Amino acid sequence: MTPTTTNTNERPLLVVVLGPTGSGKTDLAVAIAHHFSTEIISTDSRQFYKGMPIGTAQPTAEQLAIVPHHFIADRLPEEELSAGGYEREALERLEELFARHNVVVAVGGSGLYIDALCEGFDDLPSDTREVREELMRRLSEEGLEALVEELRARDEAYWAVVDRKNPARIVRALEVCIASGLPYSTQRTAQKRERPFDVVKLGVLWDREELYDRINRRVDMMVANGLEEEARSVFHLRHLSSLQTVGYREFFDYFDGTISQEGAIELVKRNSRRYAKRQMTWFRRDTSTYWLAPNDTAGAIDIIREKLEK
RNA sequence: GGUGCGAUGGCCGAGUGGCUAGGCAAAGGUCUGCAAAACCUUCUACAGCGGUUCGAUUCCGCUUCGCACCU
Repeated sequence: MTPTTTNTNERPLLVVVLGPTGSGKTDLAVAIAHHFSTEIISTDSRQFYKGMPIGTAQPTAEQLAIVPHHFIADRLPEEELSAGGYEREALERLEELFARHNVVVAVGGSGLYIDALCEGFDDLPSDTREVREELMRRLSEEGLEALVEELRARDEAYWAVVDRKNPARIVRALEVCIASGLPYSTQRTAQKRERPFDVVKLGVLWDREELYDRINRRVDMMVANGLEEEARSVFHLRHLSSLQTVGYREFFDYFDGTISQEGAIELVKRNSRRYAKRQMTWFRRDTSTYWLAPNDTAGAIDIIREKLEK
């Protein structure tokens, strides 16, 4: 298909398609990308791993054949890609894509990764793996309180505002303090990074009940398509954060014998619903998002065209 | 027909003459490198009607419903 719109603006456009899990954003993104004869870059924190196509609902072979995709099943689960690493890699890839297209489509449900791509992070130490591991060890041995106290000593300003009950936040702050030798708070500017492209965000909005119903049915479909076998094939990788994923953890518990197979499936459904709810909480914050009815490809194309002509 | 036991929030479930058990589900929210992660908040119920009492979800009576047993 030929491009139906020319970009009169000198800046290229990144069309971000977002929405909760099971909202049909992949279909919409493929339709949009196909219409504009362009490519898709995934903003999903799990779909870039190999060996987990069913549970992470990666695009189908047909969809991949229609539109070239990036960051889909292109690395092993052992090669974990953090949001920061994703920001760097995805920006590089986008530069290549914008050399060939004036519109590129991004799709995915990971709010943090979308923000990393569109707004960027501050420059914080990147290789903190060892520091983190040490902190995790201390967390389990000394407890959260000890780490909170250390954070207070190293960065009282951040200590005053963090969620002190959340180990993940405490560990991350300490990790940055220790790795950089500077307080985390002085390095957090929360400033949006300048990007060489414009962004339009299109959200797929569902009625909650309907979405939950879709999610439940989609899980049944995944099970019918072999989710259990897929989970078994990555069972030995369960300790990796790439496998701390809805659809796998529940089956791991089933393999352990702590829950039944039926129970695992029910939990996959419930956890998928909760995930969708959290995604919506995240997405609602961005008031610049255009919310579309499900399957409203025409509406999406109209908005994009308007952006390009403006 | 009789006797006994029971009736607690969407569900499970403990308990008490005055002091919102708890769990699950759900809803709302937080979010700058594990994010499909991690974490926070909210949801004051005691079947109905009377009675006793300063005060009843808790005690008494009746009614309704459920379960069990007897005839």
